[in-house]
Parts: sequence; structure tokens; C-alpha cells
Amino acid sequence: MEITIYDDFDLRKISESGQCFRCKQIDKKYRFITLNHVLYVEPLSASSFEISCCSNDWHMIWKPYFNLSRNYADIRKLAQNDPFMSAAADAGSGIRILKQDSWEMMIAFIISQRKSIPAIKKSVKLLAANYGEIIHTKYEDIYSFPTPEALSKATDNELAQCGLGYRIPYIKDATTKVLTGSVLADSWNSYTDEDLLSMLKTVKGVGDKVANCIMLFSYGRTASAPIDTWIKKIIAKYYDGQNPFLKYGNNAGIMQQYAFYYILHHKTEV
DNA sequence: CTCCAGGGTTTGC
DNA sequence: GCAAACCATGGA
Repeated sequence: MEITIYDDFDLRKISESGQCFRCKQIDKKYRFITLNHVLYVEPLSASSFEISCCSNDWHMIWKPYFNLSRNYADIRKLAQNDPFMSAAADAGSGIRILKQDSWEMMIAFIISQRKSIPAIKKSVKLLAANYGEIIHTKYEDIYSFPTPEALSKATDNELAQCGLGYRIPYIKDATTKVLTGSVLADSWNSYTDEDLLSMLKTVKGVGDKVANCIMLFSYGRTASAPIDTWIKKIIAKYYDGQNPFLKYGNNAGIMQQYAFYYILHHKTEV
């Protein structure tokens, strides 16, 4: 079916913004996966798109996934008195903060530490291929991200084959804690950002940066602005060591994503 | 070959 | 409290 989106929505920038590791361009379409749902989107014009799902799935699953209830064009304007951030927001216009599965985000960002984005994508793909459920779509056969139950059955040697290296005990601790319900239970949705951060950091291998990524990319906590090596370089070079994201309040995480996207495509500038 | 990647934990002071 | 050492592996 065909849909219309009037706000920022650039599929290429979303897929290249380093927040989802399994979205992929297939010819003119972009593929997204969350839980056992798969969506293919093809841009038809600036504001119209052909989508592969039904109306109900679009409204119930994918509009929340793309955070379409929020006006990003207005948020970008908040950076107008901030030279670096306004340049970043301009370059990144069309990016959206995706609301992804919290379990997948926890594992994916534990894996992400000291790995390049292509290497992260490879490990996540191997986990899905080995422990996920197969999904047959019109265009391809792909695998869902493994459930905690499925991943708990993996041996150390098998996990090593997925390129997880020294993160294997971290992955196992996350799996155990999720299965026992001490982290990621639904009840955490109503907790404050501060309490949610503390909960996430009880998992081994989850520090401030990874916890903030989980909060931003799966809990919709857009006040969270993960500080990684690239963001640190930006803060040092353009902001004299002072965190520029805090002043954006509930939009801090969105600004961080513009900054991250920008620097990822202008690495020589820092 | 060497260097580094969307960091975190452990150790030593 | 902070800084440094250490961590497995693959892509560049």
C-alpha cells in the first residue's frame, strides 16, 4: 500500500545512522526487521512511499518504530544558534530515532564495543542465522533476532564463531538476567531515566554508553545522548570539552544522532 | 604487516 | 576517586 509522510524521513540516512544493524537496501527498497516483523519501503516521491505491510501493521508496529508521532523538522530548528549542531542537523535531516526491541538492542550494543559497524552487523547477522527463526517474505528468507531462550542454548564455542570474542560472558550475563526477569521486564517502561539506566548497568558489559544506546534506541528515552569515541572528539573540538547535548533536554538524543551521523561521514574533520 | 573499531572491567595508586 | 592495562576479532 501507499502512504504519505510529511515530516523528515530519509531511508538511506536512517539505515546509515548506526542505530540499526540489520536494515538493508535491496534495489530501490529498504528492509527493516523488528521482532518477527519485516517491512520493505520504497520511496515514490519526496513524501510518498510504497510499503509491504497492511494498514494495521503500519499503524500498530511501524509508525511507532519510526517515531512518526514526533515532528523532527521542528526539533532540527532548535539547533539554529549552535553552529556545529545546526550543520549536523541539516546534513542529517531525514534521520529518525528508531524504537527497536530492547533485548536486541542490549545484545547488539554489548557486541558493538570496540567493533566497527560492519563487524557489528556481521556478528548480529550470524546470531540471527544460527539461533533466530526463519521468516519467509516476498523477497527473501531471513531470520528473526534470537529470543533469550534460544540464545541461552548456545555454547561458548558457537558464540565465538559469531565473532563475539571477550564479550561472550557479557552476552551470557545479559541472557541470564533477562530470563530471570531482573532486567528488561515490561514494568521498567514506567521507570525514570535514572532508574532505567541503573537497571541496564547491572548487566556485565553494559556501561554508560551502551545503556544510553539501549534507552535511546529501544525505550524512546530521547533525553539520553550516548557518548562514544566520535562524540567525545566532537565535544573536545567544537565545544571546549563541555557537553552540548544536555541543553537540548528531551531532544538531546536526537541531536546526538545528527552529530554522530555527521561525524561518521566527515571523519577527516576531527 | 599494523592500526583501530558507536567501551567496559579490572587493577593499581 | 582517577588513570592505565587489558580484553578477542575482523576490517581497513
